[in-house]
Amino acid sequence: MSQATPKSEATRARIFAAALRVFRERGFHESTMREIATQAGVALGAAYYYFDSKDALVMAFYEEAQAQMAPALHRILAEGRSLEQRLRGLIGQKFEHFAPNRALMSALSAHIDPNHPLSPFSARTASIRDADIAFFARAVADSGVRLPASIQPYLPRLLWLYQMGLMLFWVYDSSPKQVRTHQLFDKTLHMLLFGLKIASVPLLRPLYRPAGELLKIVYGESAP
Amino acid sequence: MSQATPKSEATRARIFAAALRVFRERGFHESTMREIATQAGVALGAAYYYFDSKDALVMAFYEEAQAQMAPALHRILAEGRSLEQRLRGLIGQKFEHFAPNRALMSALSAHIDPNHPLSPFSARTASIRDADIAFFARAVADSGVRLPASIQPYLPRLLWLYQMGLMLFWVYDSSPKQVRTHQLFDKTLHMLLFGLKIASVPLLRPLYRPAGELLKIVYGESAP
DNA sequence: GTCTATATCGGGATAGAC
DNA sequence: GTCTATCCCGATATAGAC
Repeated sequence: MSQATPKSEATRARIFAAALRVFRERGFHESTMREIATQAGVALGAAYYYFDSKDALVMAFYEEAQAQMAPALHRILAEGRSLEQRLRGLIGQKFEHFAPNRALMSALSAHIDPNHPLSPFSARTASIRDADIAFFARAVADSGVRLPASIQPYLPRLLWLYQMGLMLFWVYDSSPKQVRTHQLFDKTLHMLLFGLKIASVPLLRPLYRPAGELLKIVYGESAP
Repeated sequence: MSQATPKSEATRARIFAAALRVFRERGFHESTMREIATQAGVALGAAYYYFDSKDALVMAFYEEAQAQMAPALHRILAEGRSLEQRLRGLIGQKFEHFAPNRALMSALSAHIDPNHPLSPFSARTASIRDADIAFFARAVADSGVRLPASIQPYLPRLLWLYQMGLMLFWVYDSSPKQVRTHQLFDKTLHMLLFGLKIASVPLLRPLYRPAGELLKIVYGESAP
C-alpha cells in the first residue's frame, strides 16, 4: 500500500495510534476522521492519504492484532497438550488481547454482512480468517478427536465459528468484567468436549448424515 | 404519534411506500431521505414530520410486517398438529413474507448490537420480539415435548433464536431462490426434533446441568 | 395540524493546489 | 506528501403557507 519510507511510516503510525486512541475514548461511530487527524497533528486530507476510509483504519487494526497475537498463539499450541487446554488457551488469549479495545470491537461486530469488507466473513478478511482457522486446525490435529468422516474436515471451521460466537457475546456482555461470557465459555467448552467424546455413539447416528449434508450445504461455495 | 386523519394517514402511507420502494431499489444504506421524499412527492421536511429518522422507517416496516403476518401465524398454529408442522409453518411463513424485501433485510441484519434500536435484541424491539416468541411458546405448548425443568422454560426463546439464525443465513444466501437456506432449514429442523426426542436419554445427562446453568447465565438479566 | 422551502451543521470523502 | 477547499448526505431547525 505504501513503501516504508521512514518518514511516511512514522506519519502513518501516528495517524493509526491517534485513531485507536480516539476509537477507545469515543467509540467507533462517534469518532470523526477530523478529530483523528487533529489528534495526529495532520490535516484531514493527510489521514485519507494513508487510510482510504475510516473502515481502512479498522482493517489495519485487525491485521495488527493478528500479527501481534500470532507468537502467543503458537506458544499456546506448543505448550497445551489436550484439546481443552488448547481451546481454552487460544480463545482466552483473544479475549485478553482485545479487552482494552472491547468498546471498539462492539462497533465492529455490527458487521455480520459477508459482503461488508469489515465482516469476519467477507472476502476482504479471508486471509486473516484462514490464518485464524489454521490455529484451530492445529489444535485439533493431534488431539485424538475422531468424528465421522463427513464432519471431521469441518471441525476447525466450526471451532472458529464457536469462537466468533463467544466474541460476539463478549462484546455486548455488560456484566462486570464480562463474567457472564467467561461462565458461558466454561460451560459451552465442557459441553462441546463432551459432545465430541460421545459423537460416535450409535444412538447419535441419525445425526451424522444430516449434519454432514448440512455442513456441505453451508460450506458449499461461499464460506461463512 | 399521529392521529388517523385520513389525509395525514394517506401522506404517511405514501412516504412509507416510497421508502420501501427506494430501499428495495437502492438498498438501505444507499437510499437518501431526500430521494424518499422526492419519490413520495413531498418535501424533505414532510418525510421527517412523519418519520423521525431513516431508522424510524425501518421500525415501521417491522411493525407492519408483524401485524400483517399475525393472522397467518395464528392459522398455522391452529391447523398444524405436530411441532414439526408448526415450526415449519411459522418459519416458512416468515421467509415467504419477507422474500420481496430480502435485499432490505440484509441491510438491517447488520444490526446485531443489542444497544442499537433496530437490533432484534434491543429494548426498542422488545414488544415485537416478545410477541414473536409467544408464537413459538404456543407451538411448543401442547406438543408433548418434555425437557429437563432447567431447560424447558427457555425452549420458546431458543426456537426464536434458531429462527433468527436461519433468517440471518437466508438474508445473505446468494444461492438461486435461496435453496441452500431451505435445505439448511430442513436438515436442522430434523436434527432439532431428533435432539428434543432423545434429550431425556441417560447418556446425555451430563449435558443437562451445564445447559441449564448456561441458559440461566445467558438469559440472566438482559435478554438476547 | 399539515406541509414547503430553506438554512445550517457535522461528518465522510475527494480534487486539486502547493 | 500534505493541506485547503469543496461536495454530498443525514439530520435539525425555523419561518411561514394553508
